[in-house]
Amino acid sequence: MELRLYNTLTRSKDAFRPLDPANVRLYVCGPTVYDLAHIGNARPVIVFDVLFRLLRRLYGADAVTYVRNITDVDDKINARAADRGITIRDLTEETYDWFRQDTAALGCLPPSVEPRATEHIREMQALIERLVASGHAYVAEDHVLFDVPSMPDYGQLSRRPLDEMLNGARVDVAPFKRDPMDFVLWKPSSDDQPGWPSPCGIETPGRPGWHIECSAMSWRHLGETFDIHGGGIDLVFPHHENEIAQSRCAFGTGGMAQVWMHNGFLLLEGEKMSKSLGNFVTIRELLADWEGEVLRLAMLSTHYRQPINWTRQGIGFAAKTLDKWYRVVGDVEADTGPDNPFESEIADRLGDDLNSPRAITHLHHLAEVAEHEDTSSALRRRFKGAANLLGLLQLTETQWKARQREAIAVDPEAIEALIAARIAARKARDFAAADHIREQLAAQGVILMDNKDGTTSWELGR
RNA sequence: GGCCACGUGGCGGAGUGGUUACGCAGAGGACUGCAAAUCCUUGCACCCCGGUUCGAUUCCGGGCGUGGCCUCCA
Repeated sequence: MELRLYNTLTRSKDAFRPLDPANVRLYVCGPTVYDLAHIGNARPVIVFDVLFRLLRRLYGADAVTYVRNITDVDDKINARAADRGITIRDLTEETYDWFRQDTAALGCLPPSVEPRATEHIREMQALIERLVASGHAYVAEDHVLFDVPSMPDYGQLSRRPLDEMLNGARVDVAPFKRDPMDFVLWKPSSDDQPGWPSPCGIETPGRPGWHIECSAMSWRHLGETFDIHGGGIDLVFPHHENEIAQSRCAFGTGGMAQVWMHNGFLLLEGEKMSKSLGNFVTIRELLADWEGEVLRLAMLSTHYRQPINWTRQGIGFAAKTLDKWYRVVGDVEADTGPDNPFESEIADRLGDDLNSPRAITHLHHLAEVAEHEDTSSALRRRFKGAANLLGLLQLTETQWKARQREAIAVDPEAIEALIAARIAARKARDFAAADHIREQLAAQGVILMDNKDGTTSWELGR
């Protein structure tokens, strides 16, 4: 099959050709670890996890390197640590730990490498030295600044020609900048700020600017050029534009990543998520009420480049769909073999610029096929294997139901007692009493499934 | 102000120059003591105005609306 990806750089959907099929390299901007991740942060994590899974299937699990960085040096981190009266290290460790738990609960595979900015200061300094030496950066008042006019074709990703860039811009221009567009590569630190020995002969300790860390970490773990760089659409400018400037000018290459992919924004119940509106929702809060796969399916129901409106209703739809699919697969093992035709069919749909909604539509179809045409369990195993490409149906039906029951904290013994009483009532043909028990349980969200002889099973309604 | 996306049936959400998307919800029916699940049948659409075309929801232009970036926010 052919993988086609929309490339922000070319504004078109192009066939993907890795630089080296034996080592396909993907870099995605990871979190700044100062607070719990919110549902908007979850979008790139889930989207690029699907891409990672697809690439692994196409090129082999050992032939894909996925790097997602941890930004653990940032002024927001300093401020938060001070607010909470804890050390920066404690704050970043704690936050990173939360992030790891949240993304695991969302069914995301760990990236191949999760580099931390603070462990790559040396690479950043090396890059900065190179940029100064090659005339693309300069030192001013203990800062090192990137000299934007030194790169004539700066602005190709965001398509902002240099001369138009300043129109309406509301940037406060530091007096030591040669050009208002110049951005910080390194800045001096005061005694209460984290600092490292500065490059370029600057005597004051300092810390890196935001953009340089991604150039440094992608260089170290993926090389001077690589295949795909991903992130949220809000990072196109200035962050990714500046990464490109740094890496290209430092290495003298024509490009940094071949393909630039950007996920769309997330709205919460139709509104922008912000602390001032009070509608800030963390992944952790959602996981308290919903299984990770539910959130994952809800997220993948919209194409990654479209804006997504995250709603309670959408989560409910996803939950109901998964209940149905788990009923179909039961407790069979997934068929994850390379010749699983269902998996190929899902891969084909994902191969069209990660069209997860079409893949999900096809899963509905496959579920039907598996449910009705299965003579052994082969089709159900294939269906489950196909869902695996989206990171769905990772559990068995038994585990799925058990988790729901845990989440709602119903008392199974009390339910069993009521079921027994109801069976007795039905045998005595006291249907009024039987219906009363059904309603009583329904009020707690418990739905009973009957046959002629009794109650075969129960589950939680959505 | 500058740049850029998007606007599909009750809801969510793909796609296409002419043929059913799909899912949820709704309606009718089968099954059931009643339900649930399942199955069958079924109604509902392409923001507005021009243009290109035999024909546009799909291409082009304009308008309106929503959102993003230009402020180290995914």
